[in-house]
This record gives sequence, C-alpha cells and structure tokens, in this order.
Amino acid sequence: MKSTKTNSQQNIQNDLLRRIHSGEWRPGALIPTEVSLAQEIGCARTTVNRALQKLADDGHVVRKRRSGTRVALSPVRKATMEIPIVRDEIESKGGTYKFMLLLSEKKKPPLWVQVRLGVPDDQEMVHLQSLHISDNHPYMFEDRWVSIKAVPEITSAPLGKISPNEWLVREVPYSRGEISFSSCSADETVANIMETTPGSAMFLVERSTWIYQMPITTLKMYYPEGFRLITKL
Amino acid sequence: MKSTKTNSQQNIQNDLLRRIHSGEWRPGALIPTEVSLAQEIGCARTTVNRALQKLADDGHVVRKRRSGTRVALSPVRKATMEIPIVRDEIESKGGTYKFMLLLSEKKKPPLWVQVRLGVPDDQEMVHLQSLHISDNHPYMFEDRWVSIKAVPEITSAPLGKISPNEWLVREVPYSRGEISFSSCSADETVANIMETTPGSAMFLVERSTWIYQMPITTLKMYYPEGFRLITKL
DNA sequence: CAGTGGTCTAGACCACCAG
DNA sequence: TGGTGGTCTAGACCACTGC
Repeated sequence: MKSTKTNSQQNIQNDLLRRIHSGEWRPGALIPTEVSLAQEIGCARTTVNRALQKLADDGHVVRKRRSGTRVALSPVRKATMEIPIVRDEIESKGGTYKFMLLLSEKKKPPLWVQVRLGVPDDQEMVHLQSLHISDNHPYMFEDRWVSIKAVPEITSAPLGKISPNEWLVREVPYSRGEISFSSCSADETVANIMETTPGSAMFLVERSTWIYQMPITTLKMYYPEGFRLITKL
Repeated sequence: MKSTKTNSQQNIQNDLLRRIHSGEWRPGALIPTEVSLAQEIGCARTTVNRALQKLADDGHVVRKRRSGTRVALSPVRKATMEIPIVRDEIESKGGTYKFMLLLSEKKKPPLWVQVRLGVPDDQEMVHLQSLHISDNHPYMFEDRWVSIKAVPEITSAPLGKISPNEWLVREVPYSRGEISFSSCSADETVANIMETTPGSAMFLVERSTWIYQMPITTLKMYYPEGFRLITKL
C-alpha cells in the first residue's frame, strides 16, 4: 500500500523510529504487537522482531512478555563508544606516532593496583611507564602494571620497540575488562613528562583486564586538558 | 556428540568466545565458516550467524564476505556505557536528590553554543543554569541552552519544580545526539557554585541533541574531581 | 565465477506473566 | 490460561569480493 522498496529490517527500524519521533507513539505508550506490525507492513514476524530488538538494545523501546512493547520513558540511556587505540588515534589525525619507554622495573604493586585488580601486596609485578608522542609532542602518559604470574613472557618482551599495549593485545587474550574515565590534577612528575603545568586538569582513563579471575594488567592513561572523547547517541 | 544442553545462540556465543580466549583461534586467525560451524554444532546456520554477529558487534571478531570471519587483532574496540541520569545516579547511591534553578534568561547564544549546535548568532535561546544536589552537597552543575524555535513551550515550562532535563526528556523527542567527555579547570564561578577551589580539575560532560537537523539543546555538566564514569568491557 | 556472509520467510515451540 | 515476546529451524536468495 505505502511501502516503497524492500521490507528490510533497517527500513522497518527507521520507520518505527520515525513514528516514535513524530509523536505518533508518545513515551510510555504501547506499540502494536509484532504480529500486527508484520501484517501491516507485509513481512515476516521475525523481521519485525529483529527491528524491535535493535530498538530495545538502543534504549528506544522497552519490551516485556505478555504486556507488549512500550516507547521508553528515558530515551537517553546507553551510548556505545569507541575505545581509543593511541596509535590509530594519532595517525588518523595525520600525526606521526612515536613511543618512548621511560621506566621498566620489577616491583611490588602499590595500593591502587591491589585495589583495582584484586592482587596480593607481596606478589611482584612489572611496572612500566611510557610516553606516547604525536609529532614530537607529548600526547599521553601511560603508567602500567602487569602481572608476572599471568604473563611471564612480559619480562623478556621487546618493549623498547613495540608499546606494551600493542604487545599485550597481540599476545594475551582477556575475558573481562573494566574501563573508567575521570579527571585529576597533574602532579609534578606527570606535568614534567607531559610538558604542562602542575595542577592542570588532566583527563584520566583507567583500564584493567582479567582472564577468568586472573588479573593481567591495569593502567592509567593521562591525557592533557583539551582532550575530548566524543560519541554519537 | 558433545553438546550438553540446548543449541541456544547464547551457548554458541559463549563457546566461540571460549575458543577464542583459550588460544585455539589466535588474533587474526580465520574461524570456520558459518556452515561448517553449524554442522559441527548441529544447529541451523541462522543461529551461528546471530552468535557471530553479536561477537562482531562486541568487536571480538571481524567479518568480511568471501574472505570469512577472523579473530579481531585489537579486541578492545567498543564499550557500551550507561549515560548517567543524575536523579537515578544519586538515588541509587542512597542519596536524596534536590535540584535548584539558578538562572533562567532569554539571550543570544555564545560562540561555543553556535559551534556545537550549528545555530546562527542572532537567534535568541533560553539559557538555564541549575545545580543538582545530593544530600545537601553540590553534585553537578548544569549550564544549558535551549532553542526557542525548536521548543517554544520551554518559555512557559514549570522549570522551578522539575529539572530542565526531565522536562525535555518527557516532552521533546530527538533523533540524533552527541556526547563528549573531557576535563577542565574550574573557573571562579563554577568553583563557587560547586564549593570547590578555583583551578581544581572538573570532569566535563557535554551533550547536544537534534531533531532532524533542527538543534534542540546543548549543555555542559560539571562534575567535581573524584567523579568516575565506569563501564565493563 | 564461486564461496562467503547478510538477510528475509514461514512456521514452530517455548517462557513468561497479567488477567 | 491465553497472548505476548524470545528464539530456533530449514530453506532460499542476494551482495560482495577474492581468486
């Protein structure tokens, strides 16, 4: 009747979104059932189901058995964001990437590492500090701790040539991770390394990974003020 | 042969993930085709397809027609994070939420608003500043601009009682949004409002929304140092 | 051109839960 | 208990792309 091209899942999804945005279905309102939508559109229920599931994943609708599908009350719920890989990030902006290992030592972990990863205080780890450079300017300072128990090969890895991150990503799989974003003031050490002034507002990304309960690595990444992490909704 | 329970998409997905994490398929390696996996597992190809698509969505594998499915080289690619709704955030921590409107005026937008939203400089907007409070302590400071053209009702909304965010979410649908995270130093105004010291490192969240090319609103949310946004990988 | 993933169909059965 | 979404099956055709 009114269908223009194909009954693709994408078209159906867009159509449903349009009807939500147009106000045809207000927030909280009940949407027709999958069966009736399929009849109206003239496609298989499976196709409608996939479209609605996608909309539910994106937080636009809320689905419940028996009671049906409703337009979400708070459409702003989730955002999928790309985790920046430093080298790609720099090179995609046209910069030249360099990396410098500043420190490599074997040491017992400080308190924040014990807390983040859940490791005992008497187990030695590898402590790495490195600077990521874009066009000869400091771009990000990385302070990393790696579990020797989980990754014994780390002690003989060629970390002068390849960055710890790229080495670990290539060599060590993980099953679970956590990432957090916050702000912090630059202490004197970090300020010196990043060529900024002590007390300036740094953007801090922390990441930890595990392989089935066994801690692998945790790190802090310090970005200078002005760095922005952007994502579409 | 070896299957234990059901051939659910979830089980298959977990099984495939396990085989990736165990090292059976190394990063960059080619995974068997959907057809052969379906045969091996004893299920329909559709089911394998859905499992693999999910893994691709999560960034664990990369799929290409004709060439097949490979284990991703950089398994850390995307993270879906929950966008904090201030009231929920506070109340879920057991705090008491309050909200205070500090400023409400009609004004031509400053440069940063023009840039973020793409609005002309001569079109008046509503400028709102409000403070979100947890247990009588400043929690977040919000600096918002709303397009009168897109939302004429804003001028008569009861913004003393309900927060601008909750009012907009309930009344105005949007089709596109952008959100960004960064750090900044507190200027004197913000420091006073948030009861912190000027120069301290704030965590800044900016959000803008549009409805089909028409700008609706943009805002900056200032969180104090110590605020962390956490997400699982 | 042939083999891979991408997706739609039609039908079926199941799980949940408001009435 | 009946109606809703959740999901699997078997089959089909299409779109892309490396060979």
